Amino acid sequence: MTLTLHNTLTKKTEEFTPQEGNAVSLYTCGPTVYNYLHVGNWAAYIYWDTLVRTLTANGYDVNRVMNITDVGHLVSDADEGEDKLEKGARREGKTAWEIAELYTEDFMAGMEKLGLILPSHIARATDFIPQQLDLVRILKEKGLTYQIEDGIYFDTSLFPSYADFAGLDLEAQKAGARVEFNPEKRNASDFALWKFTPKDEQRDMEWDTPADLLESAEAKKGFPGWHLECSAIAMSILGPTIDIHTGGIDHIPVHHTNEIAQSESASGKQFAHFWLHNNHIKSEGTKISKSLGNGYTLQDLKEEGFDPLDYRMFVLQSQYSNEGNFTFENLQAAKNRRHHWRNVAALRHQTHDTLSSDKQKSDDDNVVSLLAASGAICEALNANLNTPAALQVVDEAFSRLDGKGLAAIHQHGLDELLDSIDELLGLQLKVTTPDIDDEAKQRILERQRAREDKNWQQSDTIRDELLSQGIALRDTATGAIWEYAE
RNA sequence: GGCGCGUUGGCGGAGCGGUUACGCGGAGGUCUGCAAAACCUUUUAGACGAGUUCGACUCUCGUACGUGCCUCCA
Repeated sequence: MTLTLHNTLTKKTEEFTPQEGNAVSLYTCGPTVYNYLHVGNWAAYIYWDTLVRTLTANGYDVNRVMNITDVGHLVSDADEGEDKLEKGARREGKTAWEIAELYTEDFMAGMEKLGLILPSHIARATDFIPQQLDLVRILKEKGLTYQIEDGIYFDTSLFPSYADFAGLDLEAQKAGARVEFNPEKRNASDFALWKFTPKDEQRDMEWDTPADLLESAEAKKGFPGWHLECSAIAMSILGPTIDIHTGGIDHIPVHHTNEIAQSESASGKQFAHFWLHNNHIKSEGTKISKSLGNGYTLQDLKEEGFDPLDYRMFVLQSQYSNEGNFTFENLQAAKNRRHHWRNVAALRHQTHDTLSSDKQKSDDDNVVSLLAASGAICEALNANLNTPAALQVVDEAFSRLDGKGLAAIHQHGLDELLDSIDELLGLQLKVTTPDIDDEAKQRILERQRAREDKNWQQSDTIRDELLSQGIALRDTATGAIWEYAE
C-alpha cells in the first residue's frame, strides 16, 4: 500500500517516502492566538490530524511540530499595520501576553474537543526568540539582509528561485498592486525578519535587538516578523530539511514562499520535501469574514446543538484540497450520519460472542468484510487523504450490519472495525457510545416479558420511560435493540 | 491589472473514458400489536458549445457563470 499526496512544490500527486526510514518530520503552521478559531480554522487542523493518523497507520513514526503565533503577526503581510496580538490586547483591555495565553488555552481545549492528536511539539513563537535571532544572524552574515527605518529585511532578489514556489509574476503583481509598499524596501516582495518597536512606543512584547544585528550603535527594541518563527522553530526542532510542511492555501504566495526563501538561504538545503495545502471552506456560500459574521466558533455550534465531533464528521465529508461549504444544514447531515454510526457502534454492547459461535461466525462473509473494511479505509486515506471515500467504506460496512439480527453480528470484528475508525478518522465512536446501565437493561427484559404476554400497555410504558432517558428501542425478529435517542 | 481554481442530482460530495458512488433529505412500500429502525423501490446528475473517440460526467479547446489569492485570514 502506498501513500500518495498532492505536493504543492511539484504540483503533482506523488508517492510519499520519508528521508530516513520510518521517521517523518512534519510541520504544521499553527494559529495566531488573538481570537477564537472559527470553523474554517478548525477544518485545517482536522485535515492535518487526518494526515498524522494516516502516516501512523502506514507505520511511520511522526515527529510533528506546530507553532503558536503569539507575536509578530501583523495585520498585513506587507509588514505594515498593527500586530494582531497587540491589537487584540487593546480591544480587550489586556496585555498581549494575556491575550496569547487566553486564546492558546482555548485552542488547546478545542483540539481536545475535536479529538485532534496533540503534536509532539507545540512551540510558542515567544519561546523561540533566540533561535529566530540566530536565523537573522546567519542571513545577515550571508549578506542577504538590510536594515531600514522599521526593521531588518530579507532581500528576496538574492534568492533567485523566490517566485517559483507559488508561480508568482513579481513584476505583474507590482504593477497591479492595490497597496503601496514601503518605499524603503529594495523589492516589493522583501519581507521583515525583525521589526523595530517605533521610537515613541512601548509594546507588551518586545526584545532587545542584539547589537551585532544592527547597523548602528543605537539600541533598538524589536520583535520578530511573522514568517521568521516557522523557519526557526521548524529547523531548530526538526532539522534543516523536513519531510512535510502543511498549511492553508492562502500561505502559498507569501508566508510559505518567504519561509522557503529564508530557510533555504540560511541552510543551503531544501526546506521541505512535501508541501500540503488545505483549501478554505466557505461558510454559507461565501468566504469566511468577520464582517459577514459567518466565522462560527465551536461555541456557536454548541449553542445550535452540535457536538464538535459532528463538525469533525462534516469536515471529513470533503477532501482537504477542495473548497467546502459550511452551512448548518450540511452540518445537520453530518450529525445525522454520525448518529447512525454511533448506533451501529452501540451494537457491540448487545451482541455477545461465545467461543464456538465466534468461530462459526468467522467463516461468515460478514466478518471478513468487517475486517477488510479497516484496510479499505486506510487505502482511501492513502489516496491523497480521500476522507469521503473512507467514510463510504464505513457506511458500506455498517450497511451490511444494519440488516442483520444481533446474532449475526460478530462482536470482535465490529469492535476491531470501530477501533480502526477511531484511529484513522478520530470520530471517537467508542468513547461516545457507552453501554446503558443495568437498570435500563433490566427494564428492557421486563418489557420483553410484557410483550410476550401481549401486555402492550406495559410494554409501551417502559418504552416511553426509557426514551425519556435517551434510550430508544426498536423491536426486531430476534428481540429489542436499543439505540441512542439523540 | 496579474495569477489560480471551480461548475456533478433537493443539499453535501467521490471515483471512473464504456458497469450502483456514498451520505443527508423527500415520496411509496415491506416488516411490526403500535412505533422505531432496517430493508426494497423511487425522486432529480454531470453549466453550455465544439472536438478527440466505436463510446465522455471523466480527455482537449472555447463560452458563460461562480470563486480564491495578490490586502487580514486555515
